[in-house]
Amino acid sequence: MAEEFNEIIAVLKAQHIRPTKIREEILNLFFDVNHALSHSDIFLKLKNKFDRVTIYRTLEMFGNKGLIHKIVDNSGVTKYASHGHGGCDVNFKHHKTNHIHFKCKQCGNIYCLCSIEVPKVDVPAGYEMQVLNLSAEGICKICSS
Amino acid sequence: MAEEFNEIIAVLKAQHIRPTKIREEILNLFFDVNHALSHSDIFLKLKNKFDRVTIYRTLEMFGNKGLIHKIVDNSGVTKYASHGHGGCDVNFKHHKTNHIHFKCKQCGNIYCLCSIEVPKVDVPAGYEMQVLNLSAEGICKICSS
DNA sequence: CATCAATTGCAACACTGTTGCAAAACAAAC
DNA sequence: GTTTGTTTTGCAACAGTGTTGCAATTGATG
Ligand SMILES: [Mn+2]
Ligand SMILES: [Mn+2]
Ligand SMILES: [Zn+2]
Ligand SMILES: [Zn+2]
Repeated sequence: MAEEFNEIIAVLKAQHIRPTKIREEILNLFFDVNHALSHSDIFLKLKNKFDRVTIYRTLEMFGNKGLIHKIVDNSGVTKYASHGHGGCDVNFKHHKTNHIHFKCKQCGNIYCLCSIEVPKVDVPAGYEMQVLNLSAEGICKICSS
Repeated sequence: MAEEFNEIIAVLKAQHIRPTKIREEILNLFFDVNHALSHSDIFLKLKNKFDRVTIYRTLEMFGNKGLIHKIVDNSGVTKYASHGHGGCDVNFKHHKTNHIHFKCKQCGNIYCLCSIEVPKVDVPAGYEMQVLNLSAEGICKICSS
């Protein structure tokens, strides 16, 4: 619980989300870490307290309200990262624009690298590119030190 | 069946894969298209002829033998693309090196763009990048014409 | 043909994600 | 504070994907 109870509630209210127990606790989990969390991460950390369906619905809602974003890593695992606080490799309050995701091969964590630019890429004639997603793999700051 | 029966068998034998019925038919499907196929694509095209588990095992084996590679798109769907023949946007016989995948928002197909370079990206200090995966989204050559 | 190894199909299972519905919690009005 | 209507939650059920174990089949080899 690194964050103040009241700050969590304030963030929820700012997005017109009713601050219920499960919502406070899930948002608190995101604010406590600087990497992405999977549904099962969250389910385990809140062991037995809430139904898994409610967690799915909460995550979907947080996504719609812009509090978190969904990340599918290249092994197919879905995770979610907070937009505020610890979700980023630097202390940006928001990193809602397109950015690179870094997956550590050692600890498995996914970090949002919002401080580096997404490069431009030209696609072959005939293709019309709208979005470019980048994901890196390697060893994270913590595991390499 | 764009390809010769004998060519399929030759490719299988070259990788020391016994040319059984299901293997010939699956490899033939890959050689017939220039985009990636999902397990269920394959299962449906070979309707009722083979067990789904055998298809999974065949795909895994083709992957290990270097005939196809696995692609997880950013919505979490797993597909497989052939290394030879039509799997690529240009007629490379092999494109086993790292390359960009393009997903068409209209038809849903995934194409391997092996003719364009994967850019270099610098990650923040402390991170050690080993692989960089790129996936583009937009409108494919066919759907935009 | 007999033998042994590889391949296949089937049953069962785990995991992820979704939907419908009824109970509970909550906010607003009386 | 009680009634009323809306949101939220939990539960049951289900679909899709992928994996494993095992027995039956197929195929290669002598
Ligand atoms: Mn991110
Ligand atoms: Mn490819
Ligand atoms: Zn790590
Ligand atoms: Zn298309």
